[in-house]
Amino acid sequence: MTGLRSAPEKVPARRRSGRAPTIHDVALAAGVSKSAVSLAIRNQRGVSEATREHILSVAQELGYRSNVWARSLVQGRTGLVGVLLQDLGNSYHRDLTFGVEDTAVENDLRLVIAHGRRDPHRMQAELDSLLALGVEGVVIVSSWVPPQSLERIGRRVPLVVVGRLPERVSGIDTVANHDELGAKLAVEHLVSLGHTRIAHLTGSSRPAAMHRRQAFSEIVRNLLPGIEPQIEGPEHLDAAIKYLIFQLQEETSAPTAVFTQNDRIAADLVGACLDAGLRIPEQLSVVGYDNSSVCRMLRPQLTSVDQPRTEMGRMALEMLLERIGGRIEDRHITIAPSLEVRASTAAPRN
Amino acid sequence: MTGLRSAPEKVPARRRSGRAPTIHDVALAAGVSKSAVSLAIRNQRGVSEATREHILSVAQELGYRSNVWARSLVQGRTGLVGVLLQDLGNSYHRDLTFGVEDTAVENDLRLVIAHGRRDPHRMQAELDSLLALGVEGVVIVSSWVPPQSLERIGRRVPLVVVGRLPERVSGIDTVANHDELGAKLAVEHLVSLGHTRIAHLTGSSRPAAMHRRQAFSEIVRNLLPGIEPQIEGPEHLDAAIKYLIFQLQEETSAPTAVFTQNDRIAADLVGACLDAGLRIPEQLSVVGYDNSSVCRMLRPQLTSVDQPRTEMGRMALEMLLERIGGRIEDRHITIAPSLEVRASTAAPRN
DNA sequence: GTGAAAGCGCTAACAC
DNA sequence: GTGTTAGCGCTTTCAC
Repeated sequence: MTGLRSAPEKVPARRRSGRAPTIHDVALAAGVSKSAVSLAIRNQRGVSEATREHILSVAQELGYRSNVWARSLVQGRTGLVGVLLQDLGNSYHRDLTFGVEDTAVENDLRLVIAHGRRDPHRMQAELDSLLALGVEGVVIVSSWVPPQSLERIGRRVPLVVVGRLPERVSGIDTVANHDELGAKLAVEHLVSLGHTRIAHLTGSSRPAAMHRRQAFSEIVRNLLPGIEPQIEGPEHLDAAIKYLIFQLQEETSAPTAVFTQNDRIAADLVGACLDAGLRIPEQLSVVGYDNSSVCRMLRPQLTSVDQPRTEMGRMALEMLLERIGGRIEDRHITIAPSLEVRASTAAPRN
Repeated sequence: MTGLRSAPEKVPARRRSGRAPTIHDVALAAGVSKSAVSLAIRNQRGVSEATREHILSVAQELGYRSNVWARSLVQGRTGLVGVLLQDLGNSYHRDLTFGVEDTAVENDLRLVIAHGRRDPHRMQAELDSLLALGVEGVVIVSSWVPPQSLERIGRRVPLVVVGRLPERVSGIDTVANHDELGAKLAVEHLVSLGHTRIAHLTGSSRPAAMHRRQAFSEIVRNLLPGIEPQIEGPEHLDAAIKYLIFQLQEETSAPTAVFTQNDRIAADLVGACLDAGLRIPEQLSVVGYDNSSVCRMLRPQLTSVDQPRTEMGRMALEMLLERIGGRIEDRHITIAPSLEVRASTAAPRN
């Protein structure tokens, strides 16, 4: 192994014997110049058809693969786009990523996935990492990155955020779910079943959750004049669920339906109710948000607001492409959700 | 900005005015040589403390960030490792990735995540993509990549597969769950509750599933001599579930417990049973595999075999590092699972 | 249609 | 301690 480079000192130390062949090796083996090889492998004109075929077959034989880094260095672009996910292991994010991936592939871009692990520091680190890699644009699927970070990053590279931000950030684009419509669909559905005492159960006070909450309050005030919207939860989800169950067991004025901030919270609620011997939907109707895969796993199956995830991912990447292509003005789009009705909602108890 | 180099036409066209500053720009601005800057930013000795500080402050001011690609090109290494996940949106994969990430970060490696989308073609494409990026090693979390592909890739770059392969592949390392032990834990638990008619429900005939199935058969033969292991499912999961339910409703010899290949299948089974009016665990005990997040969402909560996922991810990356460090011989390790007992298992009906 | 030469941003060896 | 030089593997003029 090491014997190969006994003689000259000119061979760089790092050039191991089994090193990947370079364009130079191919040129040598094919008896042409480096540039001929370069043109051939990129399918550019400038070499005759015969030479190209010859070069390609030699390259194939040698197991040549072009070095992306070297190419990027000279071309000044990497062909990479990054997507930062707040949470792998989340089917909502998975489906979004499908849309992003497909659109990236269609446009000859390579997608690099980074994982924020629901940790703001990690998130920032991953973002830096993506930039260091030289991505030509970033899609962030999360509302957790602070506006000033977003603005800073947006100045360096095209940036699209999928999610509801606490405030408008200039220089970036956003794709968001239409929370007002989502709340409207859910509440209208419940009202049409005959519910009037509808509560909202939420697990956080982050902007995205706040927004969804406000949308709920507004639609309740519209649809059920005179009834004060009931909000349960922020910060102390477990306690809120316990309290809800207490009401259901003890008070005749308890809510007959709950619209939750997301499916995970809905699942927690449903589980706790069943544990307490309450029957769903007979004693309580529950509507989730996201229409994730758990909806069909639970019994009763969960009625949930569905977001066109793949489509949202696709839009995000398309907006990114527009930016990369030179668009200057910001775009903020909102996508309409729909309601998937299943077995967790029914007419209220008497 | 552009004024600095007004004179010659030598300025390459691609060098836009707003282009990121290079080591050269920093050197110019700081009044030192390129190498001084290089040393300073890499915190290497060879520059005086005073110069270093000066250089760093100038670099900071200019917003300089070193170009990873250029560095990699000359150093001959990228500092990148790749992980190919068969499925984002899977909490098992997420937890595994945690371990991989942590270990990568601890070793100054950057992790690039690729997504196979449960599609063999995509998987292969992503793998190629990772190699093209110049990763120094790959962790594949999937059993779906064909052995010959693995062998080919293993020759180019260190490779660790997390999962059960259909056959030994030389030149690569593997981390696998100890299926025999998992099956033993599950079946012993059921037997200790008094079950004797235990079935295995599986959704595929892939090697990984087959292996788990065989482990089940073996342990049943050991623990319950004279009783033939009952296998339900391969290929036609829905039909198998329907058949199981039919047995439970009509036949006194129906199984009293089912050990499933994974939690998702367990969830399907539990859901179908509940829909059919069967009670769990009173009429049927169910054991899942993976101890994923759904276990705690379902009612009854699911007893499941737990794999130390984060630990497995960590081991995978450590093995990769050993390889990168020069280990030649293959390592195949097996990790012991444990059993998480919840409410889906109980003594059999009479 | 082809080859030679310059240089992308950086590091590493070697003079100064 | 500091600057100079020669590449890393590739693309891209520009002569031939």
